[in-house]
Amino acid sequence: MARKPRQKRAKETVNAIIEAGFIAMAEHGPAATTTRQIADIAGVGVGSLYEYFDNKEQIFQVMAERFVADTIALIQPLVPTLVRKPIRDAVRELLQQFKEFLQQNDARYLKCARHAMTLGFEEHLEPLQKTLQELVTQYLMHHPETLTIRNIPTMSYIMINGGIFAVVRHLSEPAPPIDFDELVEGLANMIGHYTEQEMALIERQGAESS
Amino acid sequence: MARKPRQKRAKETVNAIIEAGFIAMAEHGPAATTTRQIADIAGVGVGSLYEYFDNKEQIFQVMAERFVADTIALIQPLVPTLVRKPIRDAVRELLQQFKEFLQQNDARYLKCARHAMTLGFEEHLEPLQKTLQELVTQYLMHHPETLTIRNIPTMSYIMINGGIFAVVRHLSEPAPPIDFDELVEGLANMIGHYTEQEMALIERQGAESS
DNA sequence: TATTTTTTCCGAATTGTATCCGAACAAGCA
DNA sequence: TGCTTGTTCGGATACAATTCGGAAAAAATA
Repeated sequence: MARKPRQKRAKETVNAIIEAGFIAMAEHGPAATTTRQIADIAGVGVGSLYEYFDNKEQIFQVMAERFVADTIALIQPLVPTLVRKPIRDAVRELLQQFKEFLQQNDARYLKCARHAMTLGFEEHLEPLQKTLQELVTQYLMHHPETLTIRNIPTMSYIMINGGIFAVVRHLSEPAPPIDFDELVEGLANMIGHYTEQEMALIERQGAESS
Repeated sequence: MARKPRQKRAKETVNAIIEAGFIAMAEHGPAATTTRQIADIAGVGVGSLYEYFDNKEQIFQVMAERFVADTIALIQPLVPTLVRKPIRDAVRELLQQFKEFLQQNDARYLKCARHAMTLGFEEHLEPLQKTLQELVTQYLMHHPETLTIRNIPTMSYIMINGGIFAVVRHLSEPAPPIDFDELVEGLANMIGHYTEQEMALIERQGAESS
């Protein structure tokens, strides 16, 4: 950011630009959005973009940051509720909420997530991953019997990344081969089965050694 | 493609352009690759790009097609071997091969996969998905006891998409929280556990109803 | 309030990139 | 060889990104 907005008016301008970025991007895709489009939608002159952003790329960066921040803001308050539920219910709940979140405002965020890579999304993804890790940790602490599961970091890595992508990809597909609800159910089952299987294994081992 | 190359010389030109596309893209990322860069690397004039491609975008499209085709060419011959292995071994083998494939040629394909969305990769992904579905189907046929698993389409959707993404993301991360081998092991376990758990369930049901 | 200083906004001018096009060159063919 | 078709090229054109200098608005000062 070339300069920081000091006055309220300027902050509104910055905000309008970011909003306009989402709108333009949702409509034309990232490659085809021009600075003029963004400026027009935001109702500001083209020059104003460069008052607060070094270049077009940086507008996208900030958009990605905001998207991640909003996603985290969605998840954080759900944590206390989720950790008390059975694993399958927790997964279902989380994914349904995430779906609704992505589809707000004409699915603006969904379209953003589709082009996530373009936006250098990856660099900004870390906080979200951390939040989800935290959710997993909290969940495990509320269900002490699950703490015996092996390779928890690896498995949560897989579930988090695989889960995010499977959902985003599904919501992006024009004619998905399966329903969203089936997908959610599948993910819930996958995770549910895994934990159950692991716990059964542990129990068996415990029985052996006793 | 505006025109088809008829002479050998022209085919070489087209090929050089596509190769140059991969090199330029791996070096600068998709947003920052210019037509001049591609032309220079390919050793042709800028004008030549437009003899066989309608625009820069289409070069990327063709690159994506080639990437998918090459991936399929990697997987196809592995199928007969994979279907005879235990599920965990099959997953391990497939992923190790895929990793090596992505890291050929200075990890050119890996960098391509990172920016997959940008390239309109999704549209071209279908054949790959189909191939993997076919692999799953073949596998199931060679292990008839697994055919009783419920929701096979959903679960293979999740495993295929989640698996591809988890691997690509992992290989892209500068400092991944887990080893690649751990990731592979985790995926193998996830899939292994799931099938085992499902089969245990089925068996129990069978016992009940008899 | 009048004046000065700071912040914000703008859009024409500049710069760079994608794309087009017609001349020049090479290949196939009679 | 002369003719036709395919191929290559790089300057010309069009359009998008970015810059810049000054006008307008807001804040600070007196």
